[in-house]
Amino acid sequence: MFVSTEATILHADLDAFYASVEQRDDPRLRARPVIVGSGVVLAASYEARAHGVRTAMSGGQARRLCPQAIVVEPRMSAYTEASRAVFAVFRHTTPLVEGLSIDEAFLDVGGLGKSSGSPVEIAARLRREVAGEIGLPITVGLARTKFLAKVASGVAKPDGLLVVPPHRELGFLHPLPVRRLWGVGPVTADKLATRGIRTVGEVAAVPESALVSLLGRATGRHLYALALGRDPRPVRTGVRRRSMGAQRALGRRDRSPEDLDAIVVGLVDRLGRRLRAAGRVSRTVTLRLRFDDFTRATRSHTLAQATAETPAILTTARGLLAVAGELISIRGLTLIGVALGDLHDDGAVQLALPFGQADAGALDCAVDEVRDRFGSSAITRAVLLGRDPGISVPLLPD
DNA sequence: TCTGGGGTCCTAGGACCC
DNA sequence: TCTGGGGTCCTAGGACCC
Repeated sequence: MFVSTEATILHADLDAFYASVEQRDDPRLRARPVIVGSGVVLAASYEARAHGVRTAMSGGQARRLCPQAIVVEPRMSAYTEASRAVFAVFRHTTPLVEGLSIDEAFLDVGGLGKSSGSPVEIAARLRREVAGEIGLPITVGLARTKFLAKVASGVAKPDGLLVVPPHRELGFLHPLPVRRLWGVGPVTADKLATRGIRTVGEVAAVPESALVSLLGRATGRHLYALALGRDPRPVRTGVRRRSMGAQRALGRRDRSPEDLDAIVVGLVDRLGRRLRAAGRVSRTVTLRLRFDDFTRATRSHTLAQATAETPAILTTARGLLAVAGELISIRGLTLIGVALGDLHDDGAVQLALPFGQADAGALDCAVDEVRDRFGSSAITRAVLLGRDPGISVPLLPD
């Protein structure tokens, strides 16, 4: 395989995405600390982050840290629409776009030809276009590998552009704290710290075998390779999801078995619709539970034959709920979820879906259909058109 | 009053098979 | 018949990401 020796991979990452959309749409919020989500912080503007507010923090804690923050409820449809527009700019830049989430993607701009300009020029233009046409700040990292591009954008945030030239990779990487490595969370960072390893350079200086014995085979090898700047993974388009889940937090209130059953019925009903709309079938049903001490448990069952039929999935999920009954009775249950795994195509996939009466469920389905077939970058067109009653949504790409 | 909701990947052990 | 190696599948848990 051809291995690029040039920096042609962009990691483009919108800054404080939900909060930035709110600031864009309401001038009163600009330059002020904004928190999206009142129960749990879904996003915090950089002004709020300056006070220590972080994503996934409880709303109470966030308000204590930053009492002057303006708290707004999330507007998912606005974020979906903004994401759609940004991804359109991405795809206009290069066809090689790999979406990672609603607000970030890898772009490979190698081989675009001279008229597009150098990768640095392309990256700068991309930032200008997103800022000018969509009104959102976006940070771009540019490097020879996905991993380095991702690290670069993380370092360059917010509203930045950082290029890591191939001859400066290790000089850039090695002084960074290990926590900057994609895939190193609190647990792994702690384990490394017990060996006195705190920087990427210190990871690179340890024998790979030592990392493997400390962190496990895959993580050890992965981390060692990354610390040396090795990452051969190409930018891939059309990555398909491997599982599909729905869950619901229960709060602290006690629930009767009938309550739990009703919740599971609702979750399975939603999942079944999404699965069928995506033209896929699942073989493995997993029941997820979380308890008031934040411990988790799962119970799963694999069917002989994959299905997308709600009754079959529901029967399985109910069986798992019965199996888990003892766990539930002795601990306070705070979350229940159902996940469908081992997804496969369901032979006959429809090419178009009529959404004459678009409701929330139909939109859910449309999103999944497009994501599953054309990659996450194509998601939001169906959502947008689906919101307009009476329009059929063509799901074929342009 | 209600309060995170999605995902990916890896590991380990047991069952089972060749 | 016993032993052992090696592989796949399933289940449960865990780390991590946005």
